Amino acid sequence: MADKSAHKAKTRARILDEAARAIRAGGAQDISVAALMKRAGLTHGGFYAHFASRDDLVAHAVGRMFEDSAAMLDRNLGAEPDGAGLARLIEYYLSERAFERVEQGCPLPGLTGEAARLPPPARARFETGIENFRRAIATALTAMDAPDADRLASSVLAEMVGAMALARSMSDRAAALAFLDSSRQRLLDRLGLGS
Amino acid sequence: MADKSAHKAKTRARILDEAARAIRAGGAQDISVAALMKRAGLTHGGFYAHFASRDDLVAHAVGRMFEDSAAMLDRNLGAEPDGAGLARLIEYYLSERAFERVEQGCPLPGLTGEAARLPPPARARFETGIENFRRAIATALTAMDAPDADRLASSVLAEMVGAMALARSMSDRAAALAFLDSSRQRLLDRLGLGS
DNA sequence: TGTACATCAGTGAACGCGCGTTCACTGATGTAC
DNA sequence: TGTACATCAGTGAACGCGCGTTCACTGATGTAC
Repeated sequence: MADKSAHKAKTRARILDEAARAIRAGGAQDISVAALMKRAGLTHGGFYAHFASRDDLVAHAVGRMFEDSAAMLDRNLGAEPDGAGLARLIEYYLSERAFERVEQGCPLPGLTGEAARLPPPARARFETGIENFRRAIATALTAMDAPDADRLASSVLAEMVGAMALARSMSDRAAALAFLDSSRQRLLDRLGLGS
Repeated sequence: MADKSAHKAKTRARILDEAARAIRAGGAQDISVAALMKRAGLTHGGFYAHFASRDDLVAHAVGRMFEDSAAMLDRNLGAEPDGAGLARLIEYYLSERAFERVEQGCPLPGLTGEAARLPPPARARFETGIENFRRAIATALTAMDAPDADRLASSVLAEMVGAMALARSMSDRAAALAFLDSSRQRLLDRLGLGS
């Protein structure tokens, strides 16, 4: 029994992994139950032993993506104190590596456009994700004694997400990377974190 | 004959209008030929007298949206010289009015996420649209004698688009407007255009 | 001016397809005695 | 320890539905004589 339910939990996690991957790559509207189950090595009928519906899966997958994001924030902001952590976050977020890792990175650049049309439970998780991200930046800014940290955090988040979203929509790779670089430079500069 | 082809052009424009509206509201993937034709007061079969395929329509609709955007840029940047025009653009772009007009506004905040998956002709128009927008800002910045105008323009565009994209994904209207306000303020401030 | 004909924008039924979901089932695994 | 039974994760056929696209057609309009 213990083995059986552990096995089931693993299968569920595998489906969720594939879903998060597929949603980051192609949006929540584009995933199909059958394609997902096939990628997880199963047939589509078994899906409903794990999730109540497609919408239920989307909600859990969005939640999972933001757990990954929270870990990414911790890894960067927590590694060094105050400004150094924030600089590290900005540099990572707008890096070539992050640009390439569409399937594993932050869901904000790819999903803002369809956020308003997400099934309600998924949308709620999305909003929590945005707020956590904004708050993490605000905390770092407060620790740096930046004035008006809360509003500044919004502005910084907007530029980070906007830069990645626009860069990812360009087919000319060099132009995309230059675009990221401009924002990286300007952000570090305006926060007094320039090298 | 002249009357007939004028009538056809009008019908085509009506379909294109509805398509642009629907794509801005719900993304390019979400539009359906049948729903669109119904909204244009026609039956779905007639669609192929006007467009070669759904993809062809999407490409033309995206092109149309960026024509609207170009007009919006002209209206704001052209109205006043240099910095005043740019301030006007930023204030308009991040205004409550622009926030509400999802179906008529700039396609960038809503479409960046699916840009990479757009049918190639549509994507090409999308990229031209980004580049025109960026260049318009760069020109204004150059006229203001801002250093490194090209890179700064990228950064400004990223923050504008990111702020609107994130604001539109929030269900709490007050939070969304506050978010826009933060970026509006910070942008004017960092460009030396603060009131 | 009046009539016969050609054009063609728009109609609506039909197509094949992939979707989300349901359901009767199978067969491996874990439990009871 | 060995056997009979219960559980339940996963299977695969089937469903109703909306999609993009095709096509034979209709009927209003513009042209030729």
